[in-house]
Amino acid sequence: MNATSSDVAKHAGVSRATVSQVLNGYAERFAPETAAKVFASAAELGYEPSAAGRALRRGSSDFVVALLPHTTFGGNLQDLFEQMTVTLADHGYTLVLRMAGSAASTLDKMIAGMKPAAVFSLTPFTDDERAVLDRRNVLAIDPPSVSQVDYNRAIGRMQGAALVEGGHTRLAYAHLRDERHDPFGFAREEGLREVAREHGLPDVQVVDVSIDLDRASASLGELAVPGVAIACYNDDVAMALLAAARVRGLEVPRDLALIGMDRTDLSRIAVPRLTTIEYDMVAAAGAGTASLLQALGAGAPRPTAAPAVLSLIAGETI
Amino acid sequence: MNATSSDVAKHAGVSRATVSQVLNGYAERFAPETAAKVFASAAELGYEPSAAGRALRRGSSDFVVALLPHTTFGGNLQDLFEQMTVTLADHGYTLVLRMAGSAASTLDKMIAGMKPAAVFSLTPFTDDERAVLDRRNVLAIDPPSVSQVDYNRAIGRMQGAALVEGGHTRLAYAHLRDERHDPFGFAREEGLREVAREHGLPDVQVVDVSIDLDRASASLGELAVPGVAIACYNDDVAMALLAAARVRGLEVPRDLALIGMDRTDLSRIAVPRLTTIEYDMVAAAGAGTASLLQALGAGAPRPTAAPAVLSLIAGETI
DNA sequence: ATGAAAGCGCTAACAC
DNA sequence: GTGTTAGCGCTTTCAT
Repeated sequence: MNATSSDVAKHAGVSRATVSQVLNGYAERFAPETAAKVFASAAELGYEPSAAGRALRRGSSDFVVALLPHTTFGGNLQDLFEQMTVTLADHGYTLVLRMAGSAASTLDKMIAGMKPAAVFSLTPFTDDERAVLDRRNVLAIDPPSVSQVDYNRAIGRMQGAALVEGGHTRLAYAHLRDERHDPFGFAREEGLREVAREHGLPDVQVVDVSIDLDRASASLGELAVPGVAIACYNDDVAMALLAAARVRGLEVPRDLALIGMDRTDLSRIAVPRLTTIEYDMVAAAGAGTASLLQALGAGAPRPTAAPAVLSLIAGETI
Repeated sequence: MNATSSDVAKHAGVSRATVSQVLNGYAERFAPETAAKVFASAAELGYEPSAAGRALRRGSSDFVVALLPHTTFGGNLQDLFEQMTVTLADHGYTLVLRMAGSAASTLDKMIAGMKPAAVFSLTPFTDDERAVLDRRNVLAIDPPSVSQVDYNRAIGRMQGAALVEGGHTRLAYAHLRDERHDPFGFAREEGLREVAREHGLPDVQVVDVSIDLDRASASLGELAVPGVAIACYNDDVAMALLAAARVRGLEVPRDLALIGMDRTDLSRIAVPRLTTIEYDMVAAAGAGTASLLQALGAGAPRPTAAPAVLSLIAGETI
């Protein structure tokens, strides 16, 4: 096992250069039967090119590094990265994941050492990260460079529109208290604010919510219930407020309207069923991957329109 | 930027061989002032050794691949991998993450191409994965090779013990219906069965539960309620059954006892508060990292005793 | 105490 | 059409 291109060359009775060319998409330069012999030998020997050898020669590797947001790592994100892994593999790239939180110095080491073809992030790079990436001269892709659409603002707007549509006029935004888990909140709050302004509604109230019954209940106490309509950072926040409302004897949506975000599995067991927004990770990953590939010089041209990745999931909490 | 060892050598006025030796822990072979010059030059130029060059020379890279289980472990997962990233970096290894689900063929490609120092998984390797790893001759570390303790069986036993302790005699095990998300269920069910046997209780009933109110309610209908005590695959399953019980007008724990697993954030907003089991990821990561390092020939000897990573979280559902 | 030389596996330019 | 050659950056004998 672990055949090299020399082994393949020997087995096929050709030179290493020929093996390399054939296996790298220039098969048509050769006699069909030569190419066939090469393919057959490679398959028979289980040959896979050495990433190290190739990287050394080409100056950069086939690795694409994705920085994982320091946010709850649920099933959705997993699906997203899984799809990216597969799509990138189709184009010869290998996706590896990396915790974004880990110190910038170790990021630097990794970048410098592994010379990835690109570094990708779902959230904007921090200044430290950006500095490292620039210094090491790596293709860096983050949301601002992928799309002009600010999805987080759009999410806030969509939540606001749904609440207004339901006849509510006093809007509030509920952040997740632990900021580490809420990298998107402020843009969403801003989207909600915009909707309030556009409809001439009073300014939105803001609360921080912990995923804890007592503390969520206390947060509810900060708002002027009944009569408030809350756009939540995610479904966990919404579920916490829903439970708190029940404990406080408030009826949803009569006394308190709620809209979540993410359509988590657990939001399906809420009583009453949670109104929420679904983010189509697969579509988003497709768009992200597409612009990544394009930036890498592979793949199709960038789609002109941003894909529709947000959809409202009807429930009974508005 | 992106200096090579030649650059450092030139800058320090020594040979590349000297740079390599000094920077790889053999500084004391040289005159102190020579070593100092090398260190200074390396730092000044921001030199980081090329992973490709090193891997090519050494035959295997400094990468350690961690396979991510396709399961939602709550936010703890991140803390775990972040800690592993840092600890391994201290020993010169670079941790990269990889979705376990992605087809075995792309795993093979990655392993063959990147020649990682080790592949690590929190869940036992599948037969496919094991085959790939063996064939490519890679150091493979999974829980069975880390510890003789079967944590999943231990979890089932712990759940059973808690239910028996609470005076319940008719035990049941609730799997998550989507098998893709339930890689550990059967070992846990087996642990529960053992407890039932040891206490002379009737055999445990088994149900599959979906995270969906109606379907969870139907699952409840399959069990002989009231009077059953259910060990759940995870807190999500427990929360679904809790909501279903409420809809059906069953009182917990009088008509139905429940114990979850994972202590997710959301289990803290259950009413009544969910009794569950917490898995100490950080301790587990510490143990895993230790044995990984030992297997790699670095690091301290393997701790003799398995760390205590499971603890019962009191609630009101038993 | 330090340097010269060889070679890991690969691919691109060029020769034939 | 196919092979020869050179060299990517590194580490490791082996000389000196």
